[in-house]
Amino acid sequence: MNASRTARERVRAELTREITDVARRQLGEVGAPALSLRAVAREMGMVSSAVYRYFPSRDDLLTALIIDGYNAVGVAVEQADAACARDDVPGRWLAACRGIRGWALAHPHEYALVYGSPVPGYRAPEQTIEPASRVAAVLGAIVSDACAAGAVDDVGASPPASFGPDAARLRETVLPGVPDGVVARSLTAWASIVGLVSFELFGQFENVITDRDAFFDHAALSLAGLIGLQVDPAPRARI
Amino acid sequence: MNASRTARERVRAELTREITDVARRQLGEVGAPALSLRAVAREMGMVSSAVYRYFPSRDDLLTALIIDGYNAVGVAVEQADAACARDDVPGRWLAACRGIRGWALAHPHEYALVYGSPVPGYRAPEQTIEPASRVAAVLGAIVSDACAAGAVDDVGASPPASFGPDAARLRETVLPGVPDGVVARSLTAWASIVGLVSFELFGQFENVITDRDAFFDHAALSLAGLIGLQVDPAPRARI
DNA sequence: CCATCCTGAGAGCGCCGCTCTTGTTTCCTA
DNA sequence: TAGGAAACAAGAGCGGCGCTCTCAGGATGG
Repeated sequence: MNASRTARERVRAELTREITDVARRQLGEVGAPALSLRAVAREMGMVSSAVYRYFPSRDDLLTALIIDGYNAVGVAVEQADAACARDDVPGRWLAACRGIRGWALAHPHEYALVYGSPVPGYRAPEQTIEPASRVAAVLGAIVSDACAAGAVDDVGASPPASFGPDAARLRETVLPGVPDGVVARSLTAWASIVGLVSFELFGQFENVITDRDAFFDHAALSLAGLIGLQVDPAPRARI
Repeated sequence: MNASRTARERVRAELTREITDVARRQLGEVGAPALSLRAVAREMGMVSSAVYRYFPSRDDLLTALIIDGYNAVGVAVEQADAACARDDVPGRWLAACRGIRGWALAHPHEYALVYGSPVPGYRAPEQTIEPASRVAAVLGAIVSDACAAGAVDDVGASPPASFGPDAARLRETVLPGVPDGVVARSLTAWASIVGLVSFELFGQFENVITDRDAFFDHAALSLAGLIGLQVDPAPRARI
């Protein structure tokens, strides 16, 4: 019968979820490299070999946590964006950037797992790329909406010709209706935002920046200007 | 006698250096988290406990490698900058950025150790902050020289007031004569460059950007424009 | 009701970081 | 120059790790 078969599969799914929950908690405490499959098993009252019935290796458990992390930060950014008026482009951009940073500060170890150096020899499997694009999708939608509203200045040098196919591909998914130059600068800004958060989280801004909340907002808006989003009529002065 | 005392200390220094050399080689092969003090000792024909005479813990060995990494990337960037004409600000900026990226691509594991997620529970000791500033010093000198030559546009929103003391402190070291707004945008660009390299190295640009050499150059010049470095008379078009 | 599969438990392998003890060599000094 | 202190390499060992294999018992499904 299908129901009985589902019965076993249900308890299996539940146990799988419980393992990832415990692992995520321990990840938040000790960090990814110190995450121990044995410790997870211990906390669950299992023997370590039993866990291997659910995750064939420690890396597979980490993969599950990475997917969770991408989804979590994706949800955070989506909610931050959704709380803004649709036509408030700078507000949406700032909210999304703050969403990334806020989630990162709240879950530093998960952030490091997702956006930090990949675990040794670990290669991101196929399943991670779809949740990984959630954040990019939100940022892309903001830029796309801004372009549609005519609120983007396409300034700056043109991207290299070799970027054309990449831009075309991105236009089909996350950045519809966005010209090549803005696509290139959006990718740059995206990497920049993550770079800023990483710098802050990994200690590069120690003894450099005091009020990091305010600085991040300023930097995020600067990067909005880099893309060409019309954020404020900036006074232009030559020194 | 001093010479004889130096004799022992010399062999000690030499052995210490040899350990870090072997460790750096193994780091390049297996990555930081898999770096094993025992394996280093094995390759040197020592027993593992002997290595502890030279490095009190595995973390201390990693610290030495981190310092080496900061110095190595610092040297790379310094040389890249030195090869340019002093008054070619955009050329120097691009060369320095390429220097970072080139070193990172050549030594991915060292880069990950230096700019990636910090090792679990590891806290950067005092000795790392001075070599860590070498790269920033080069980028800062380029911006400073550009400011002195009047080749910087101080455009964009003003940084928050709380950033004033930070900017003043940076003006005393790496960014003399640079106004607050340019200081803030320089920091942003610095983090952005590292973010771009990290994205590329850690796989976020997989299946997104094809010609990464060309894209990076374009992004680096975009970020030069963000700072205000006069890189090219960009045509301005509204879409 | 019985054969099949799934499951958890246990033992065990080889690795790890790190500590402690034991002889031995080197160095400084009285 | 002789003796004590310091540095040294080596070995054994502790607990923990990822992972494998075997085995007994219970749920599943014909």
